[in-house]
Amino acid sequence: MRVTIKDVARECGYSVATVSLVLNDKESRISAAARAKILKVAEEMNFRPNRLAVGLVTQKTHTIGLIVPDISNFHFAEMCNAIEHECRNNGYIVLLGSYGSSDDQAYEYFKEFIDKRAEGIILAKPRLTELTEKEKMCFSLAQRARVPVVTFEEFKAAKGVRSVSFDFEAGGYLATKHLIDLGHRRIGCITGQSNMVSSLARLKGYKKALSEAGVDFDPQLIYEGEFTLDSGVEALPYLLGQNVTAIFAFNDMMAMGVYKAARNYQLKIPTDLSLVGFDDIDLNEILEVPLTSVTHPAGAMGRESAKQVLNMIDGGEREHGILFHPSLKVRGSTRKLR
Amino acid sequence: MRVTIKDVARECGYSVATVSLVLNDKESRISAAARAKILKVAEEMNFRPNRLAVGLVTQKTHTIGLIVPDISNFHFAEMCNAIEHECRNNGYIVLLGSYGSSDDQAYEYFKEFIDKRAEGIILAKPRLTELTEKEKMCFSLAQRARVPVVTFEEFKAAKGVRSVSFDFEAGGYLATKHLIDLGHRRIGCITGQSNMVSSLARLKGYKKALSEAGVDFDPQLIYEGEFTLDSGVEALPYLLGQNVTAIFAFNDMMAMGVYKAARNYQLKIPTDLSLVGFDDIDLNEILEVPLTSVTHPAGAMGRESAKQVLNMIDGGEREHGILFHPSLKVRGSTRKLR
DNA sequence: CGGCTTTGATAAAACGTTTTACCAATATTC
DNA sequence: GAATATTGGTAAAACGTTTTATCAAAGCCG
Repeated sequence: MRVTIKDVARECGYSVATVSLVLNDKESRISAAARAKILKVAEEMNFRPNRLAVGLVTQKTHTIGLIVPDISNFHFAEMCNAIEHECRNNGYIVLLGSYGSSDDQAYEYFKEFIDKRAEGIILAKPRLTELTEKEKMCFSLAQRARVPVVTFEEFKAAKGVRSVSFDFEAGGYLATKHLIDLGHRRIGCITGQSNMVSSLARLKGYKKALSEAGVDFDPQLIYEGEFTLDSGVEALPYLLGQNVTAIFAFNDMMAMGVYKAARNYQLKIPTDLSLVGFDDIDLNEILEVPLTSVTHPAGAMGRESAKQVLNMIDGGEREHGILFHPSLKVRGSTRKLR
Repeated sequence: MRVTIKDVARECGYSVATVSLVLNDKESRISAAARAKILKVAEEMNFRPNRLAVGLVTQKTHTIGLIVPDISNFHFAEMCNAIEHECRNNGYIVLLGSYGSSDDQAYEYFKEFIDKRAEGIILAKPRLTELTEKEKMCFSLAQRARVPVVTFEEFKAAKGVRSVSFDFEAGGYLATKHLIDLGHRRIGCITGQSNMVSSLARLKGYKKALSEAGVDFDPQLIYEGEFTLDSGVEALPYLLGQNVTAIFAFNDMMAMGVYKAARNYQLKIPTDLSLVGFDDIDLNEILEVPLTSVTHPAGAMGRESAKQVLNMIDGGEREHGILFHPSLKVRGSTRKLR
């Protein structure tokens, strides 16, 4: 049913080798006549090479694997988009894996993508504190197969893998410092899961800013969320109970939750409560009270990740990776105390 | 470097055939001893089969191709997420293509995915009015290769392809009817590109509702947007110039643009202007003035698309496809006139 | 013990390409 | 006109699997 190179060869009376040579434009001594005829027949027959076969022999698939926790999440959607674009522009196609809440699934994809001969892998897996056995196994698998790996938003993962990461600590510091400068002292925190490196780092920045200002750290002001809207909704009543005058949410989604909950409590932001988010999603500008937030450039970081894998595929040496830095976008949701 | 089935065979002293049989758990008469040893050795050596080779011989790749205009768009992000999940749960992996504003690119992906032996394709390409040559070529390519295709949000594309579509006309009707019922007569419309079937359908619904209420259609009230935030921002001043009392935006993003612009004009929604959106994205509930919107269930539709391809891959017959229906979520952005 | 089954395993073809080494025919040189 | 170089093209191996038909050895029967 599908037309193969053999069909083309038979049809135009040349050998398979000749057809392949011509179609791939290899330098070789094939007469102009043969060349023309082959090109014409291949076109007419609508011949398309089987990439599996090509990949098998050339060891090149022009495919990279992309593993993210959740594509429908703003941050990762942006990131995926940038990666997809960068790859496309370099002739690469992306295999997508979204593992949701199943940590194991991430590594199933990892293995599967290697089996499918992806030439590189971008892994966006907020790492828990230590590398598990499974993780080690995957990295060593990749290493033995010489498949370059880029970890997204991790400071370091394993040797031989580059990481495109982000200075979450500086972000936490910036947000907190801003609130302190505005006179706030009781600053609530809505964190992410406590075993997540990126959440811990933000918290470290928060503590650092406090301590610089001579404010004691109060664990009562910390609410552990899960980066979801609902976490923000639930955090607000608790933190109000702690008499906070400001809240630093570890991502914008949770800040949105605070907005939403605040309406129920007749609370005005920023009059009654200052609020800082993290990620600086586009949405922030559209809100009635635009959200002050820490920038976290998903697109740029995604693009960079893609560049890094592609570069490694091209033979670039394994380096240390690259670190992105945050800045603070001050908008209407924060205000001088009193 | 990578361990192949030959390596395993050599290592444990059996033939490649035997190893393959055991590893794939084929019913065949292999001694328990051999079986045990092979399993053990394969495990120890960390053997993983090359999927390209497997695909070449079995003609199965357990891969489907997904083509969307823009992953970072809420609607498609939701859709992709659902598809990815459904596929994963059925042992399929997705190849992702996002073609942005380049129509041609969509078909480049289409061909590329077929070449890569995707077993099915989901194409989310808001079709312009007529099928182009290229499109026809792609569909016939898929047909000859017996690769099932599902078009997303198209009423029909070509024979042999199922479509998962949405009744945009009913959506347009619902939104408009609602505004009319509230007493509005001069209702502005922010449409999508005028050659897009789905935009035309919404418009048809709009006109139908008007005519049922005996209101004359006024082309001056139509502003052609591009489904972007900025389109909404730009549309507002124009429509205000036409003295509208309500606006129906063909998607929520453009409605957000109206919100944003309204702030600059000191306009209160819904006091001074009623606003209805389309898509009913999660965000709508979070807004200070929650947006009344027409539901458009991206997740459910994505899941259904995946089910349809998977079913066709399993030998299910080509049917007519399936049509999703809208409903109206009334929230705070619309209000009785005067 | 000779023929027939059963058991356990394998050789080899196939999937659709790329690529290298080689070959036959023609042209060139002296 | 023989030796040599050039031209145009191809055969065949390789990539890493799956699968079918076949084979050798062992077991069974009378």
